[in-house]
Amino acid sequence: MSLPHAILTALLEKPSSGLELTRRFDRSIGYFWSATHQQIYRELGKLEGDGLIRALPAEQPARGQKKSYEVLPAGRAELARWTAASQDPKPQRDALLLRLRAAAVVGTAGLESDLRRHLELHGKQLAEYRAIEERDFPPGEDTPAKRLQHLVLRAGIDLETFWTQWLTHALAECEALADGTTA
Amino acid sequence: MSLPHAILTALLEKPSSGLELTRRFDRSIGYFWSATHQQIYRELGKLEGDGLIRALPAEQPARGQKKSYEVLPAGRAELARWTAASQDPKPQRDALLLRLRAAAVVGTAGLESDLRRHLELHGKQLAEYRAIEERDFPPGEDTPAKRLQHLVLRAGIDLETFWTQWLTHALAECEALADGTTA
DNA sequence: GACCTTTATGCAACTAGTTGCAAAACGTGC
DNA sequence: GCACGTTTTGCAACTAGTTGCATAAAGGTC
Repeated sequence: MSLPHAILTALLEKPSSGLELTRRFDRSIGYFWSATHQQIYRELGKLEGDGLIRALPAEQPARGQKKSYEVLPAGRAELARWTAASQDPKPQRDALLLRLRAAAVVGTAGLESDLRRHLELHGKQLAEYRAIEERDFPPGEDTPAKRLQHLVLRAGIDLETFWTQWLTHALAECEALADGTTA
Repeated sequence: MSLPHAILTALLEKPSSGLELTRRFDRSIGYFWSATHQQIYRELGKLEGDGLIRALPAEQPARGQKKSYEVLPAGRAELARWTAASQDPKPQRDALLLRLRAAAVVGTAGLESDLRRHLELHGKQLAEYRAIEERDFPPGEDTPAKRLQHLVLRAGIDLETFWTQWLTHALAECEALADGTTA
């Protein structure tokens, strides 16, 4: 139940239309809370109905017409409440680990190429994060907001680093097993 | 769409009833693919309907009566197919990172105590994983299946290690910011 | 043998997220 | 002025996961 709060955060950073939000979700916020445009439009409607955001007056509120939103004081209050509230971590779900566990029973045949693909994807993501870090977080400058944003980015970088290392290790293991089988 | 495959894996490791599966999901497999008993019962019904598993003959198939399942050849084949198939990683969703990003806009007030709680939870999980590693993976013994299972466990250990370190870092940052505010 | 708790199974309603498609306005070339 | 693609918004149907509750048998207890 965090999509509305992801949207509130994004709108506080900068008032936007549905499509602009979608684009921004594809970059920054979506890295750890992805959402499709349909989810976003639906949620914008709800948030407006609840009086947490409002559409900026833009003359013709017609379909296919750009409509920008800004956060109302009630929305900011709700976001602050949610941020401070205690929340249990969501139960984990990772299909790749599950597949490896299944492979322990039915064999690793065919798994390797997908491990390699995932390794490449995580490597790309890592490179992207590092580029963002260099661009947006030069040493020296640090407001409180910057420090927190950097902290979030570091989590992304460290997680991707973990995955690339782990996948490299997993690939080596699979190859060793496959060699043993065919030898 | 991986729950059926998680169940097939668990049943291949050992034929079980719905409740036994639920218990095992709370321990091993559930660490990276959690499921409630309702999900499991529903899925067992579907898998049986699809001819991938079958109920072991147990006389009275009444309600409130233990009913165990085993995997049929078609089920094993489906699991092997799924394991080898290429799959895109699921988009990430992490509420804690989102909250930190929100805190960059609305302030960190109240966040600290929950960070501390999460740190404690991850520490506990890490200790549990390490205990499993000591118990189930003594050095020396290694069949192919064991090596793969160990690899999965290592992922869990390294991830929890990452989170405890990152949370420690995040807490320090929050405290520094709070001190700066009140000073 | 009436009552309570535990074990085991399951239905139904709800919430969140995904997929596929459509429709209104706008721009551009002709 | 209209045919055609693009941008922007949105509905509807579907899939997956969660929550709350119901039911049946088994076993203890007084």
